[in-house]
Amino acid sequence: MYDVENSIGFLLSKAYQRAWALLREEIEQYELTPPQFALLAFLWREDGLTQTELSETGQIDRTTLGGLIDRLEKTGLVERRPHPRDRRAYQIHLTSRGRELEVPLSDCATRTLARLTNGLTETEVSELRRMLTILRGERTVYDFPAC
Amino acid sequence: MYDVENSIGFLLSKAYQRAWALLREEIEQYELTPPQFALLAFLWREDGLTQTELSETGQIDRTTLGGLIDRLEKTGLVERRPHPRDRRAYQIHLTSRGRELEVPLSDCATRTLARLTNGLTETEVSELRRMLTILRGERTVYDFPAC
DNA sequence: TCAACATTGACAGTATACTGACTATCTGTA
DNA sequence: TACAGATAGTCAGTATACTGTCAATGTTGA
Repeated sequence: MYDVENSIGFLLSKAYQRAWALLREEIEQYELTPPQFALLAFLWREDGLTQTELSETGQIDRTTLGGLIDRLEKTGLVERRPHPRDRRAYQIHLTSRGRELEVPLSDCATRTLARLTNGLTETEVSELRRMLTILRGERTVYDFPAC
Repeated sequence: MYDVENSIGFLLSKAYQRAWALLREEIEQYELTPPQFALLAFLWREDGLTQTELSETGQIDRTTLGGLIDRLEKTGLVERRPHPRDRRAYQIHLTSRGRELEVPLSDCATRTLARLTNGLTETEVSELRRMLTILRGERTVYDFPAC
């Protein structure tokens, strides 16, 4: 008989839901959701990419990303600027407020990780990270950087 | 600098998305989604629970579950029957077609697991299962069975 | 018995996530 | 240069997932 309860897929979905809920709790005061936080975190690393580029580096669906940016624009953390050489595209930039949040939000993420992995040792967390990276599969952008 | 790309939360979300996509591919022909499949799998184990009971054993949000059942009812795999002793509640039952799908759908799930964990050894998969179970956290239903 | 409280499921509203279609624009080639 | 095909971003539509609210019904205690 098939045992959903202990299937990797089911456990992944529940572990993910818990991770989401914990992070949501930590960043609630900033009126952000976990995916919005993740997008900000990519922007802290590199600013001014187009939506398509962001969608690739962040492994976020193009249409999903559009909505994320809409909402971050509305809350004033991000802005769309016209691309200087491509009238179809935008460059996505952090506002000063979006940049200021890097330190406090990173702290939230650190606390969340601690709470989430409370039952695991540091070695186990590294192992988990390694295995999840394998499960996650190829990220075509990085696998074929210059093709 | 905060490294989203290698954070457990981000990796969980991407691993989950890949698991979803792979399972979706396998069960597409049955016009099912992964959460619908998971609900069916719980029903194969035990039939006739109320929505609230199912929501607890399956760790599925009550309102989300309502929608899942709506759609499974529409595709004829499940039916709501009035509860004999509680006029507020329904008992959720598999139809014969819902029951017939146990074997073929279980095969789909087995194939999906194989594809998903292609890069891991069997020992690693067990380790992963154990760690995800810890991350997932308490399931109040099972932790406090009779309170 | 009856009033206070709890529970069941539905509904509205919001945010992801993804598909498929579409417009505007860009690029490469004849 | 002109055109065919590719690309950037949006929009409509569907399915989860969750919050808050509500009506109907149960349950419990005075």
